[in-house]
Amino acid sequence: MSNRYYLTTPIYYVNDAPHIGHAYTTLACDVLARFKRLDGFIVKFLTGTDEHGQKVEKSAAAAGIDPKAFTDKVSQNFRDLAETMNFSHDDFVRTTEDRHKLAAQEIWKRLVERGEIYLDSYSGWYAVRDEAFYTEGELTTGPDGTKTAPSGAEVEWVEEPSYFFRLSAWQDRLEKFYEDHPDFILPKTRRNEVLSFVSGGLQDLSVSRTTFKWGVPVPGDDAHIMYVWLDALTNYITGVGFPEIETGEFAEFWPANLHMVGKDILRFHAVYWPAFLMAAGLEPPKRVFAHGWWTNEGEKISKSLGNVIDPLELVETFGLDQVRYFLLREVPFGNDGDFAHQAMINRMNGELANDYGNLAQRVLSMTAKNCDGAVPKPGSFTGADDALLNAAYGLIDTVREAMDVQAFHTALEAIWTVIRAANGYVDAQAPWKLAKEDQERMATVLYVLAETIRHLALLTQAYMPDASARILDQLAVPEDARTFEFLGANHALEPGTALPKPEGVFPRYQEPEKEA
RNA sequence: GGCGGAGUAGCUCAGUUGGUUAGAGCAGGGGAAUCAUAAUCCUCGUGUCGGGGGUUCGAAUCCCUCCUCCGCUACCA
Repeated sequence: MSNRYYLTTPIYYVNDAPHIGHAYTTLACDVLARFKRLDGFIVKFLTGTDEHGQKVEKSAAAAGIDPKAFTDKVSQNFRDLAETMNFSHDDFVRTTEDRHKLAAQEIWKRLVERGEIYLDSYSGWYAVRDEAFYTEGELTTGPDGTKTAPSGAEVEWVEEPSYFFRLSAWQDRLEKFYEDHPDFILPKTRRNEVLSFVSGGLQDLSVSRTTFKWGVPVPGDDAHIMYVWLDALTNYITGVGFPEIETGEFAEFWPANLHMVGKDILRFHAVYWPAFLMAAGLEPPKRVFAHGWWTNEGEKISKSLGNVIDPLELVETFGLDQVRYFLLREVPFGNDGDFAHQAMINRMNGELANDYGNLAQRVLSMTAKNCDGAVPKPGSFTGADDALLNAAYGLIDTVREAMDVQAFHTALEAIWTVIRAANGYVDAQAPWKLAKEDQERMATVLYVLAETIRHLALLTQAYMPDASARILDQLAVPEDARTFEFLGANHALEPGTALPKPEGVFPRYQEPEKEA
């Protein structure tokens, strides 16, 4: 099943409003999913929402509705975001769905059967105000002996019965797994962190709670609900039909090729999750990629600062494909990045409107005017012609290699190298001059350019589906001839094919007039 | 404190089996062209490759040391 590709986003916690971070993670997956589909893979692209937990329970109570009705409502925000961003997920898992409860309870049973889970009691310093536990080292002890959390909240020692997962027993096997799969965690620097963490020793993990009800009941012990990550992480196998593993999607798609996550939740995916899976007798995923965070004009983003970036607003201001392009172009994927208004405009105008859009526009306009609005008929190719065409033909290898390690920015750089070369070729060949002096040569030049642009547009489809489709429309490339098997000279544009009237695809951004 | 990563042109970065004059994009200066979304193309850098020391015929690239910045150092989704 080597032509299957299964990738996932984290499931997003419904208590949060969708922000640029959510959009970014899913966008990266979407581009990869689209790329793999174009490249001949049968893709399963999963996203979803995490709808359990105490905070949700409380938020629902505060809103005066039951938790299910509450999550139905807020979960919709994430589906709306996906719609707006043109995300192409194949499935959307909600942890409140029956299929997920079934999967979560089944993995639990497997773990119990294998002796990986035991009942004990969980104790620790708990701050009621923060709804969080703190470790001894995080606390400050006052003169009267009272302990306080870093937030200043008073903490108390609490104990409750809890089931534990024997994570401590998995250190060696995890280390072996990392060693055998050096690309399991990317980027490399994140891998180092995980290795360092694991080599420091692992403690057993509390995997159930009794203090609230909104979650998946522990099989055979309704007093407990499954806690946090065991519930949430299991969504990745819910999505492929677990517990049915012999047939169907699980057999077809598991282990997942990629879990895309933000760097803050790497540990859960790179340590706990493979341990859970191996302990349950299932294969761990092939890769976890931890990407970075965005800042806003150099400032850390936080609710309290009020500088949260709303992806819907960005799309409204700059356009969907422009935003998709910027997010994956501005930053080496994996690094933190800064969203700056001016940087967005520079990319949008400089690279999309000027470099790419204008290349298509100038070529298509000349073709429309000088070639009867049809694909020109080329003569024999010169060295310059072949050089440009070969650059376009060779692009897929570079891009594919980059995509396979989630180097989205590298792929775009490679594509833009050819775009710049194409603009240089236009100036060097000066087809507007040839129009008066040598119509045949002009036809060849415009043909070479059209064919180059066809390749560029095919390759940018994953990033900018709508804009790329419009360029391909203008080249009269049939919709069923837009996958990567149509790259190359064998599927070159047919001379004489009628072309529609060209129109701009990437408008320049104009600052709105400021009121005096 | 421990472990790890980073410090290369004004900005963002590329550059490891050590080897000719260290690269790209953007910004800035100059020029060309006028097909095109006033878009494009060409051209211009005396950069201590963080400092110091060492290995080597030769180091941004290896070793030592120092400085600065950042990440991780468990149960928060």
